[in-house]
Amino acid sequence: MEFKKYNHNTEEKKISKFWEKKGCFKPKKSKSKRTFSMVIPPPNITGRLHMGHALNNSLQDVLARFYRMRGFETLWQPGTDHAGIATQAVVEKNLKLEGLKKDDLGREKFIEKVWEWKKESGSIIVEQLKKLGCSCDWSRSRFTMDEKLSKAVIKVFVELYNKKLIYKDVKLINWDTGLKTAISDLEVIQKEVQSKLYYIDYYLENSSEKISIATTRPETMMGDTAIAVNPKDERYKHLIGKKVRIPLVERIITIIADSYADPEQGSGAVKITPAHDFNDYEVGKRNKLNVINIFEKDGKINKNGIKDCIGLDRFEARKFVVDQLKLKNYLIKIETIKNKVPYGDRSNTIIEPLLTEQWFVNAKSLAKKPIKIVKENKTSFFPKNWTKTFYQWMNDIEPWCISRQIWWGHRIPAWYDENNNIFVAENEKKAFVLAKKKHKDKTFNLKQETDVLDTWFSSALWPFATLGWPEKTKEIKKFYPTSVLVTGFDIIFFWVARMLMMGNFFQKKTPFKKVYVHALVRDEKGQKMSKSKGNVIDPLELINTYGADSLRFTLISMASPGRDVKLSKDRVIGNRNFITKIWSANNFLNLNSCKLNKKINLKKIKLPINKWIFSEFIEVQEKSTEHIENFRFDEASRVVYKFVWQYYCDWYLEFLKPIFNSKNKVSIAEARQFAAFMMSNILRLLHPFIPFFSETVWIKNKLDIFYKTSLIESEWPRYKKIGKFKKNQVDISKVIELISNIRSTKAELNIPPKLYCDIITSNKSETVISIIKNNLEVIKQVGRIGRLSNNSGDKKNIIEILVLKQKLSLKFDADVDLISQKNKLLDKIKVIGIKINNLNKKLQNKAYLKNAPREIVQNDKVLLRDLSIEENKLRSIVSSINNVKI
RNA sequence: GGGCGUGUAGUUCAGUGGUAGAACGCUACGUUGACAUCGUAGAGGUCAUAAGUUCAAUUCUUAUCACGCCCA
Repeated sequence: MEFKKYNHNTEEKKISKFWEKKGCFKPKKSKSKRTFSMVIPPPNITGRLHMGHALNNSLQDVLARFYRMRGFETLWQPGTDHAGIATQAVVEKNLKLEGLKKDDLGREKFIEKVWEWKKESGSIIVEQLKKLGCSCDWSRSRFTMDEKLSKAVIKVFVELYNKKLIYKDVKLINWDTGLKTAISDLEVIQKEVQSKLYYIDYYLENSSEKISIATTRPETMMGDTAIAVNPKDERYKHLIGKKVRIPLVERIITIIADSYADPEQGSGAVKITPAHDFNDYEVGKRNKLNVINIFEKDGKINKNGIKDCIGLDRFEARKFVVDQLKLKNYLIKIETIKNKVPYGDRSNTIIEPLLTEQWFVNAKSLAKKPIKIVKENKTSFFPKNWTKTFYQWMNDIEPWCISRQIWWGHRIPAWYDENNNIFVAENEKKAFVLAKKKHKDKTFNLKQETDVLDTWFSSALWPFATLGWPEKTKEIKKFYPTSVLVTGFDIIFFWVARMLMMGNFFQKKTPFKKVYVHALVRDEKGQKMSKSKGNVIDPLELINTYGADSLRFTLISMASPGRDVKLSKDRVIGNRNFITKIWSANNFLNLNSCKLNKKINLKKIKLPINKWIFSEFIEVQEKSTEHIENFRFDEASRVVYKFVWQYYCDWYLEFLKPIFNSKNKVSIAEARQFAAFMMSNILRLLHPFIPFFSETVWIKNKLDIFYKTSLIESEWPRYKKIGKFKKNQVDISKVIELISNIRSTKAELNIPPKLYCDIITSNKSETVISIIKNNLEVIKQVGRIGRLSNNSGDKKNIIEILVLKQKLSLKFDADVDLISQKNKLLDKIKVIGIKINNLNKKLQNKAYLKNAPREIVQNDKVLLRDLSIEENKLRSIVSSINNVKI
């Protein structure tokens, strides 16, 4: 009979609709009152599903479905992030196509445009997550720019400001000259590039004596305010305190002593430009140097530069300066070196350290509580070595620059009067009240701050803002702190650390009990996927070709802690094959009328194979439960995979065939029920990994009717071991060993596997005989055995084998290749001989006998005895072959 | 320079102080009434190197080498 193939495309769509329509993703009250909650790492609205998302969300979905099935009231809170800089860039680019700039529209109109764009394209990623099968409560989806979340942001800002944890300051920050905004130091990427190191002579004032310095950025000499040498550097000791003239610039500066100057580097003397280098800035502070900024905000030289450079771009200015230095003999040599240059993560332009006034959060102060929380294990990292990385960053944390000079984002709730007095309040009215208090009867005008907040500022509130804070909602009460946060390590600092700061400060409780940190998805060669390398594998393409379940299972089974996921298409194909295998096994059940239509009474189960498969299942159920609880998704999927393929399909279904072919109606009935029952349990265990497929088969088998529930809402298996079944479990495993042995023997004798053979028993092999007799039909059919007799008749074509430590004779109707058999046996004897030798040595070692645990020694003794017996029997088989005339 | 990690079968990876595992790939055979997106049987490893701890090390410690990531 031909069966329809499993069509993932149509089924996945159907099941998706079914779940959402039924409201399966919404938290369902549980009797046990246990809850499980997670917040999704909100993807950018500009984002499109990539492998990182696919991995991250597949893992979360495993947890959500697992705990839901175990009866926890489960909330997986979804939403998206407004991604200030990225989104603004996209909309600006679109405007450019219409020949417009954002300034042509003005702030309000532009923001309207962004909202329009968001409405059209901002939920693409959400649709993609649904395609992956994510069981988030989509009805609760939040967006960082939502009115409610914005309220939370404003409240947090005002409160932190009033507690002096937010302040304004003039500092050197990372400035993106392309985007014309401050960016976070975390968004600056240090790239190694080929650069030129220029050696330049600075002459002492009124002297022909000179000092050489080396720099990669000669143009910044316009902002030099000192030259530093190391106080211990004998070469320059006499020059400390002397004045030098900056070439071209002609300003007089002093040679200072500062340990920052490294005698080993370059000439040992360095120029100090406090306004344009983070290290120089510190030197400047220590030595009370002037700070001269030479750049405009677009990276062009300002009026502090030399006349001919004013208005030139920083790189044009460099060229000009170098040319002039050459011309006037100040430039003595140029070296090519490798050094690190800061680039903007988004804009890919070189970042300029620039002195500007910005808003800062006192991160140092907010970091104290999270450090304590992690030390006390109230929030714990898995794998736990991330804890160290976390401490390192938290202990060295710098003030967090939160203002951005863009339009799209949460506008800072600060108002200025004409004298630049600052009034921070939740809205203009309240700011006005504050200002009124200060100004009394005098008239004044207020203008709101034009800067917006760093996107991560609002993301930091995600675990409680999405649950309704600052309102006192029942969700906060029930689901905060969340159970676990699942995230990639690349945003531990961006996001995890900041959520811990804000959560602990505003809720007085840590936002999540556990943080599961997963790795990066790389290509099959271990390279990071990137568009420029062209090695990006599109998850959506894989979903369309092989199904979401295949992709999910692959990612999940490869998510070993502390290791990157190297993804290749072959893996996905392999797991698609696994799904097909189950499909075809289920077809076998249908073909044989295996339907579950009455409750299974485990105590009344008779068939040994049923007792066996059930006992094996219990072990898998326990292991996979434990593994998921411990975030060992790889192990969990592995044990289920193995059980389904190698136990259920390879053996159990084969064992069913003789029963179905028999006339024993009672056995057939039990086998049909039980096979279907085990399949239903397999589907449960598989559901968190391959939800679409498992639910499809669940419905196909009418289990939704039988159990009166969909699979997603059904119960996670938690059967108890049945002691009486143990004997059958052991027996069947022996049957398997026997059949495997017969098959191997056939292969070794070069006999076609489909040929039947007889088993000739002798009194010496009691155990084997009793197992054979108890499972005769199964062994006959699956092992291809003709007759069982104790009469060998003629001695032709009889071969002895060693199985279950006993000798057994097989009689064939075909010529057997005894030579090949003998060689195989001799190989085996050789291997056993080595083992015996090693064991003997070990057991003669007195220190071993004295120190090793008794069980281990006992084990070895038993092993040695068994191996010796085995060796003897194998030798006797060999000698009996030798006696046969060939 | 500091920190973290990795090195086990051809490949990708599990794992363990006491007989080395899986998947994929490979080889041979096979279309037997679920499945060729498959079955059966098999080959394949000095567990990076060296020293130490131990009765016993692939596993623990240290060093070295190689590779990767993060921070400066």
